[in-house]
Amino acid sequence: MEYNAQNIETKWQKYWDENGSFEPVEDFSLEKKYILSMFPFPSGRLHMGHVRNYTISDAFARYYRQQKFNVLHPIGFDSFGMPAENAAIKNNADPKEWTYDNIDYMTKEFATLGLSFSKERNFATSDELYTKFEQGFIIDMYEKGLLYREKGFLNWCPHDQTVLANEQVIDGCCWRCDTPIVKKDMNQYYFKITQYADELLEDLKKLEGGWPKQVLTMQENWIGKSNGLEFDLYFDDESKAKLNDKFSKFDVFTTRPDTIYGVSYTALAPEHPIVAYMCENNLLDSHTIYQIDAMKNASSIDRQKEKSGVALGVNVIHPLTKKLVPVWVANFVLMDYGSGAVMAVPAHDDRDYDFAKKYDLPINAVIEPYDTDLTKGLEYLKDIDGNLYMAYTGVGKLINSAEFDGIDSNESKEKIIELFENNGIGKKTTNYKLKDWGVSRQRYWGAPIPFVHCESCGIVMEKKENLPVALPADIKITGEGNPLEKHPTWKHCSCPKCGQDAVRETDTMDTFVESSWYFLRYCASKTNWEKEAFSDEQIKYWMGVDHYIGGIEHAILHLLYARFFTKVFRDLGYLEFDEPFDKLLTQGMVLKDGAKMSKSKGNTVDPDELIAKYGADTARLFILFAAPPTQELEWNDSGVEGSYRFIKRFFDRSANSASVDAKPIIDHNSLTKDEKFARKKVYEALKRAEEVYTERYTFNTMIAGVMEAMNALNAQSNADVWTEGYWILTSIMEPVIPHTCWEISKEKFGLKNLEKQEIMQEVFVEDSITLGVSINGKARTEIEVAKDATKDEIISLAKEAGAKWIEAKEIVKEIYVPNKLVNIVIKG
RNA sequence: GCGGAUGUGGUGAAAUUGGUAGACACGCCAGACUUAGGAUCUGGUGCCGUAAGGUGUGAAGGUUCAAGUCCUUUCAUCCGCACCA
Repeated sequence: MEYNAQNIETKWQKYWDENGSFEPVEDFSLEKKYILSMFPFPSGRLHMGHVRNYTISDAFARYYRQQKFNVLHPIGFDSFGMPAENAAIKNNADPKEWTYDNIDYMTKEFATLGLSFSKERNFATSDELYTKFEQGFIIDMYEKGLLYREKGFLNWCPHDQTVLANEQVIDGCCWRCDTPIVKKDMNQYYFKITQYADELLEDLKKLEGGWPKQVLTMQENWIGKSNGLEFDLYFDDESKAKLNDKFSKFDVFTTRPDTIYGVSYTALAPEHPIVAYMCENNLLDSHTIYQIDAMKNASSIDRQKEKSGVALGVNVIHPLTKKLVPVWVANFVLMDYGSGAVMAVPAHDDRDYDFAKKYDLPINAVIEPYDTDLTKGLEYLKDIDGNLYMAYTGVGKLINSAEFDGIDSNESKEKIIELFENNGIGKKTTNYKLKDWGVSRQRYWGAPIPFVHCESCGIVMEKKENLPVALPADIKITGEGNPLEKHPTWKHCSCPKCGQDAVRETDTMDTFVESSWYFLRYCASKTNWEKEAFSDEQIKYWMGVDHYIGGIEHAILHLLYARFFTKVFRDLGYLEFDEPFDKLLTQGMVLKDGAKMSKSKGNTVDPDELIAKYGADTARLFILFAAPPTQELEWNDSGVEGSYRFIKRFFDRSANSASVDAKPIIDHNSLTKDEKFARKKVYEALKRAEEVYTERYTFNTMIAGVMEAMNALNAQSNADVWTEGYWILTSIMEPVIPHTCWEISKEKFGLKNLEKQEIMQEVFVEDSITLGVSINGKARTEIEVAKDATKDEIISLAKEAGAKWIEAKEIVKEIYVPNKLVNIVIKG
């Protein structure tokens, strides 16, 4: 019987399909595992990154099925989004057709890979049923005050013609098309994710151990919590008059209250309302206004190049010293963090320092470093003229700080905050970098926001019984403007509240909304699929996800949003837990010739071609064998060949196994050395497999273990040992190369071995042990000793074996590590 | 700049608590079978050396009977964030 990948694979794929082999059952008394891989965008074809992702989750799913768990291993498509629309523009096609054609094609690709997905629970997020439930949740969130509409300076991508969330702006450019973003003033809906900032941060602790450290750190940094002091700075009378008494103060936030006595100027963001007022009312000369405009209009990249600013000619009063402090506009002050205004302490902050140097502003030192080498305080930071040449940002002892002189700078923070609070001039505050999540997109191919604008009632929610608010089919996608806005009839409706003529919201939602709850939808079954998004019982049983597998690129966006939605759903009473994903496995990239596979580099490998040439099992084996899943995977064509050869050998040598319907019983003591060794290797492989699935996820070592066992089996000829070996090895390998293993298992064992295997401890018991012998820690030789040999016997044997190196030298120490080695320490 | 990770043969990588470094593969070399082989099988393969032996996990120190593994310093590469006050 020759190995023929195509025949075997199509045969079993058909069998699995016809038997519904991978459908979970709705019996909540069973032990469950929820294995999830991040669902794909239906871009057209699978790439190797997908194949890696789904091969990993499939291995988990198949393993746990063998262990008799009720396994949910679903797949679907994240099918809304701009690429569909862009493709439609390019090919003059319909985004819906394009999307669903791709889904059909990719679904076939999944099947040819032998992936054990549930079919019944498959869906695409662009399905109207999904939109219907999602819009229901959106209405609930609006009612809870978690969704609001506000005008703001937004990130606008001129290429995609839409706004983007902060998380979707990478280095000042659009995350999809790399076009530099510009700021645009427009209305937009926001999710109040900031309300959950602290919980999102705190609950990261619950994920420690289950999630990669790197992802936790990235989320922590993104949330960006910082504690400090917030206080008002008041204008002096002269400045107030200059401002037509429109403003008397502005507030600032600082994490360094310990440096408060070193404030020598303050700076406002160019977008700050006071600056805007001064520009609009000609309180500044035209050149100054021109400079401010230039700062505002600079791209975020240009703005970071060099610090620049301009004095406003007004002053505020220092809250403690009562001295006058000049107010500047500075391009490095960001309007959307804190209050868009800062106190500047050039002596102890790098940015403030650079700015002060450039504009020759005073630099007042108020912290003296503790460094013992520095007898002269800040002297080492000074040049010949006695001027500081860099800021000192470390800790130290306060100087020039009135009653706080001599106090440790860290300790003084609390004391100074207290002083502000006691005098009612400031308060302790926490700031976050995280901002509310803007979800409006001015595009067609997304879920409509189910709101109606009524002249008399304002924003009104669509009635739930009228959901979904579906997209119109008769649409022209031109790439210019919002197609929903331009549609002749779609937006016109009557107000759900008063019945008057009204207009629908034409913005659609960010597609990250759909992926924020899709894992909950999979919990629903046929019984209630149409009726509701999911039931309490179903969620309670299946969630949380036991293993979530996907790319690190979602470390912030998707994973943060999904965590947010989970907490919101909890507060809406839909579920009772805080975190959706118990264990997260982030797979590494697939590389070729040292670079990420990409069409532009021309270094891609097409999964379809690979499967056509070698079969899915070869692709799966290579992917799991070449590197541990979290590491980058370097593609290697001859490595693929090697995997193919192994499968062929594995298949051919199954001829050595008898056809049985139970594992043979073997009298271990009657076996030869080689036979015993082969059995040991087989059970070692089994042991390792258990560890791999539960702790280590290093499938490469599991497969290496099976290869070792194969090599050992091949070195002996006992038919029972072969049969037992295959009984176990096909079970271990089934999650990796399922088609081949089902074929062998069917032929030899009537599929009875594809289940949990018991480890026979007897094979690990040996009558003699091999020990290493080291002299002075250097491995020299080895000895074979009886398993019950005493320490003295062993050491004298070791000395005998190592006599050549010991010779006449003095033995200083003898170390015996049971089952490992003997180390003889000699002198001279 | 801040944060995280990774450095082991020609290559991908093993080494679970400090205990015989390089498992398992790829590649390469030799042999067998073959009309033929880019098939299959057998053996070899870190480096230097004919050998005995020496040497070896980015570099330099340290702890230890013993270090890829622990500690200190340092270099390189990759990733994430980046004027966040």
